[in-house]
Amino acid sequence: MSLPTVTKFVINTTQVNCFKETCLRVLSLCNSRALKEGVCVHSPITKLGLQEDLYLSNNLLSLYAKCFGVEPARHFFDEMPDRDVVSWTGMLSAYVRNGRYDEALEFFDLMSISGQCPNEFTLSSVLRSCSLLGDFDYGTRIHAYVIKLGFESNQYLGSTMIDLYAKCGFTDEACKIFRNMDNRDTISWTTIISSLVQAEKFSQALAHYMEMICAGVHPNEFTFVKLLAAPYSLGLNYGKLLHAHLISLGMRLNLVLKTALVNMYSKCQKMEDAIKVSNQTPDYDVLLWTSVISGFTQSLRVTDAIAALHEMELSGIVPNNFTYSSILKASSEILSLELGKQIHSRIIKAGLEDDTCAGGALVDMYMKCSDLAEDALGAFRDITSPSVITWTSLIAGFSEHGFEKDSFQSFEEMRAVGVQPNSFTLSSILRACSTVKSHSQTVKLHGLIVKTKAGCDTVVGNALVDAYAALGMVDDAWHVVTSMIHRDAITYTCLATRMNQMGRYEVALDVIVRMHMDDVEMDGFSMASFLSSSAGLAAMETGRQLHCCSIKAGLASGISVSNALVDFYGKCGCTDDAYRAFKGISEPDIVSWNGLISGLASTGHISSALSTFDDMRLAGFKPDYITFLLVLFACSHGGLVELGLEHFQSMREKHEIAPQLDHYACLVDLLGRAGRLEDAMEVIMTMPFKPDALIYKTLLGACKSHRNIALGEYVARQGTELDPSDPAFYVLLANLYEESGQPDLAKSTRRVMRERGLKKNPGQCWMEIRNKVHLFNAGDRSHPQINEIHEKVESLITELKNRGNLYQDYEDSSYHSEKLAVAFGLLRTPRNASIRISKNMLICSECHNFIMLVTQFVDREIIVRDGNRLHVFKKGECSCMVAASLQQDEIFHNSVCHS
DNA sequence: ATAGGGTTAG
Repeated sequence: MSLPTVTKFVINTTQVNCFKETCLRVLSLCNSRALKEGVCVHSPITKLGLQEDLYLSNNLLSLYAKCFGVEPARHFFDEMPDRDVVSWTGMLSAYVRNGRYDEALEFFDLMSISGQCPNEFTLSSVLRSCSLLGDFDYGTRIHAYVIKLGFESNQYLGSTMIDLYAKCGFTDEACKIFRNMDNRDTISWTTIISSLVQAEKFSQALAHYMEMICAGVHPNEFTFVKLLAAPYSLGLNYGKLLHAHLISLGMRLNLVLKTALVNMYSKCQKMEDAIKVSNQTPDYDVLLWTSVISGFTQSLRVTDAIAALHEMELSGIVPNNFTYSSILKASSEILSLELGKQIHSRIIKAGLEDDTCAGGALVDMYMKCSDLAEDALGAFRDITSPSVITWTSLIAGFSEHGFEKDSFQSFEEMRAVGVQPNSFTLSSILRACSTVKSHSQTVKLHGLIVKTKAGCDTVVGNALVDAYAALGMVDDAWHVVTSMIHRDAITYTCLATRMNQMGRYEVALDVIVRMHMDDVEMDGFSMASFLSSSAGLAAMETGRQLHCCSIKAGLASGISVSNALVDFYGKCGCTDDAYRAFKGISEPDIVSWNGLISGLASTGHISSALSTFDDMRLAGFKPDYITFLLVLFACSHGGLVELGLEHFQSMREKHEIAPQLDHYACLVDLLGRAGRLEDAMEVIMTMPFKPDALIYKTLLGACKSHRNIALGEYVARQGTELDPSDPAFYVLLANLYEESGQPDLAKSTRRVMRERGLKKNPGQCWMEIRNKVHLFNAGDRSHPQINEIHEKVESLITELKNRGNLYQDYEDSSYHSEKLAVAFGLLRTPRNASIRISKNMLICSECHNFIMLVTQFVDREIIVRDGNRLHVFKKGECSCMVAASLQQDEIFHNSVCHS
């Protein structure tokens, strides 16, 4: 229809009524195009003195609002000689349409003051503003107004109120309003379904959908668009069902619906189906393309994502900030700095570098792909007003790259420019606290979190728990845990993991009980942590029970649980179980292989460990930093000096792994054990690291074994200079003098140690007695189980003494039972060890196991009878699975020692 | 007057 022009009309007509009618027709047809053409109906109306006609003026008001915006409309409104509810409502909806919800509410206040009573249309606009502002207080007041004015059963208002309650987080109340509505149409059903999806109550949303169908209400495109977000968590089959249903209902596949379907399939990792849907109609826009690109990115199909971007541009659709951030995520995913830089230049060409979304993605990309913090900073500085998200990218990026200081500084800067941190920011900065173990920062952030009530967010609470636990402030960590509204598996995993790191395995296992009382189910990560606590304690029974739980809960097939199982059985000396756990992993990773090698090497299966290392390489795995520590350990303990040296050489030459200080410490151990003390010293002098106390202790231990006083004295001096508070140097040196026939020097060394206020660290050990793990400190005689253990170990000592097999280190000391347990633990390494008493057997986690101890006492080998089979154990080697199946008595009464 | 699609940070 073509527009009649007012000028033409004024010339041809004289009747006012007819003029008014035509004016209204013009107004109803007016849009911005018509205005551009110069149509102006305002002045003839004024000329004819018709401005007092309210009906005409209200239409004119809406014309101004639609075509010129809020300000001219408000000016017109203020000039109106008379106003009715339609005028007020027209102005109000102009504010709402332009997203100026605050002003809309102010305007409504003005209306109330003027004494004008609102109608259902007014209230609808006001409710919408409240809902979009999240102003729940104002909203409930309007709700009361709705009831007071008798509009409660108005279906338009009903839908708006459902939306209001749902957007403010009161889904249950929203449902109540919905249930109380007497005329529920497609829109109110769609609103409640959409609210439920928004609240991530997907199964409830689907249940409502089914109820809607049963009630005979027809869904439309709108209904499906929101509903299609549910299958992401409910499973692909629901998505397919919905898709089938919308086809059978003959739903028109418009762009919005098509985009929703594409998203559904791509979130379920079904990109082929997503593409099939998107090709069903020729319509494409930038939103659909962005969905396709982000789908490919999520499926890690970066090449396809780039191809899609290319195709999009060929078809003439211009990528926007969202599109660029999607494709940048693809470059971060494959860590391609080159691709990221290309996109960066495109963003600059498009003039989007100052955009919060595109710029933010750039910062994130540079943080992930580039080693230069300057790159990310440069992109950051281009952004005119960085949002809290952009700041968080920067802060998180800094802390991930080990620039914690910059992280803290950026955090301060962000606050200084008035950007408030949100839960994402706080959890990122707390991670930096955990890493650098900063007490002051943690406490400061804790204060901020309490003040801003950010601790309600579980992720923030978890990060705070982790930060305190990392500092070793276990009580404070627990305090935060109890103050949290909601705790999840991560909360407890953080605690357990940190306690494991501190070697407080028995405390870590107590977390299980707390977790259980809190009704929090274990996930794969927590299970792996608890298994690793059990491994640290060699708590067979607990570990086995956890293994059972993980099978029941369907967690055992997860890679972290499987790897933890390999490690657990390995550390307990159950080599065949470790091997079985390894075999059960469908796709073992480097951690699985390392776990198996470690289990074999630490139980003395040196040749098996080394052949597993070969198997690993044959399977196509590149050994890592840890693999080489294990291999060097194996060689060192197997006395395979030359092989160990070869492997050490190959690290850099064949595997491009630069040896770290740990590897040099292994090398020193390897040479030292073999008596090549001068070579070991040479390694310390020439290695590219500053020696630490541990490496000197290692060498001093070797000096002691080989009774080299001259070097031992030198090493002890170096070590005490480095760490004057470590008593180990005095203890080792004293033992060296003692064993070299210099008791006077030994005595004076011990005296110097005492004079300097140093005491030998009290040994600790754990014992699993009747499925409960007990912690003992050396000398602590107050433990309730002490007598039982005392008896067991005393009889063991007697047994060993009678056979003349007691290892000489312990022979002349009247070791008490718990001390002996500690001593067992200290046989191989000064680290804390655990001993398990099970079926009258003692099994030590650190010293391989009991059989290993026995073989230490004899010179060459022992033979053990297991039923009708004889097992030969050579010195330095043992077969733990056999040992575990034997009774202590059998070992002692049936073994024949050849000396 | 009421309901709908894409993006970046833990």
